[in-house]
Amino acid sequence: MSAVDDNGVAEFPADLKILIVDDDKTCLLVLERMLRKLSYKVTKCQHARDALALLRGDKNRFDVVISDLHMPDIDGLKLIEIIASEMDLPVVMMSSDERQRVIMNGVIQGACDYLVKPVRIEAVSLIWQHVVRKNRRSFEDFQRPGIRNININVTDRLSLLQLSNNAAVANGIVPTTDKRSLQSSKRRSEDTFNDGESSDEVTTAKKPRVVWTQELHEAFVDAVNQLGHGNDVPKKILERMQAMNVTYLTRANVASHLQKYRMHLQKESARSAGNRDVNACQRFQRTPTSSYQLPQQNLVNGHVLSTVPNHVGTGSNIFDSNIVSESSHCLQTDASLYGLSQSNLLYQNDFPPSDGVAISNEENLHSNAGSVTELSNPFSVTDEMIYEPSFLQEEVALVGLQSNMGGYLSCSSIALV
DNA sequence: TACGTAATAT
DNA sequence: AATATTACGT
Repeated sequence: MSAVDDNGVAEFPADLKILIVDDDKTCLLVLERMLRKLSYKVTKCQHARDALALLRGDKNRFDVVISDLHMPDIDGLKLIEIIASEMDLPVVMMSSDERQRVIMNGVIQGACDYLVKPVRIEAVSLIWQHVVRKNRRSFEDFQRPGIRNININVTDRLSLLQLSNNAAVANGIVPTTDKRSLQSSKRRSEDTFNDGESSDEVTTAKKPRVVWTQELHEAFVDAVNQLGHGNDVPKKILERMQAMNVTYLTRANVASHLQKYRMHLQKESARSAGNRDVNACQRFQRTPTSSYQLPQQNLVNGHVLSTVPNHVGTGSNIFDSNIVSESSHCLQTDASLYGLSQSNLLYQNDFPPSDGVAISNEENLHSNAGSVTELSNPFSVTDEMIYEPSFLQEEVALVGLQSNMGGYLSCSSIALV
């Protein structure tokens, strides 16, 4: 996504005009900062009615609306309805409440004919973002002067911004954005929200956590065994595993796993000492036939960064069983399955391919949804859509940045990318 | 700096 | 429950 024009100036929607609506001032402020940091033109509203007034006042004044779902006067839903009926702007809904998201999706899909795309990106563990548009086509029409492409991710946006600024500097123009904001995108979201200017940063996406599948664990054990006793340190284990084509692990991953692995061995040997079962630890040797083939989603070039349901059955621990994973489909749509014990269901190997975007699993969609899950939940129907890579590229992509304001800032913030 | 370990966070 | 991260001593 390197749109550079003839003058060498990077093109990107620097002036995308965004109206943000939230009754919570803090949210507004955080959001505003983040968006500004990305060179968006931000207008904030604390009341939906004000937002409407602005929108009605000049239908071309804004390009996108980002709104909270829960608001005292007019709630987000109503706002969407009005906007969609009067001006057809893309509206992004923010909500942190899982239940509300489910309800909202149901309502919107039921009541209107809007295109609702739940976008969940791993960077945001708490937020669902709903990109709501009347229809897909109108989205394609969303090409306003100066807006070549609104589908860029944060990284791209930053690099484009950098390019743009460099070019501007080369042309003797003072960049509009503070250079500092482009650097140190390394730092964590530990940004305490004080009013110091130094505190706003562009948060980078969180890496998905490693899933130690049976196969991965076997590779790990092999590496440990290959290295002798005393040599089985994280770094060397990592090297061995990389030689086995496991490319995505970090040393910390290995170290963490090693720690748990050793604890387990200890427990195991303590137990077997009591039982005089000297061979107990042998069970960790992998069978001669097993291969190093790792599940595709664990490969870096497989691009899939999905995580795994956190409610996989109780009994099976990767350390103390050598059950062969009977891969069952992770996109179980049969709701009756959810309540049942499913210790034999292993989901790890069944995630549909995605496109470099870390996406949560279905379990998370339903977690905390309580009885609402029983509704015909469009999420289960939309799963294909969620996992369908193309849609992530074609619409406004969103990356949520979870604030660590804890409960206070429950709605968190999002950055338009 | 890498490591091990325990504690704690997510 | 599993994995990540941190703190701290070696």
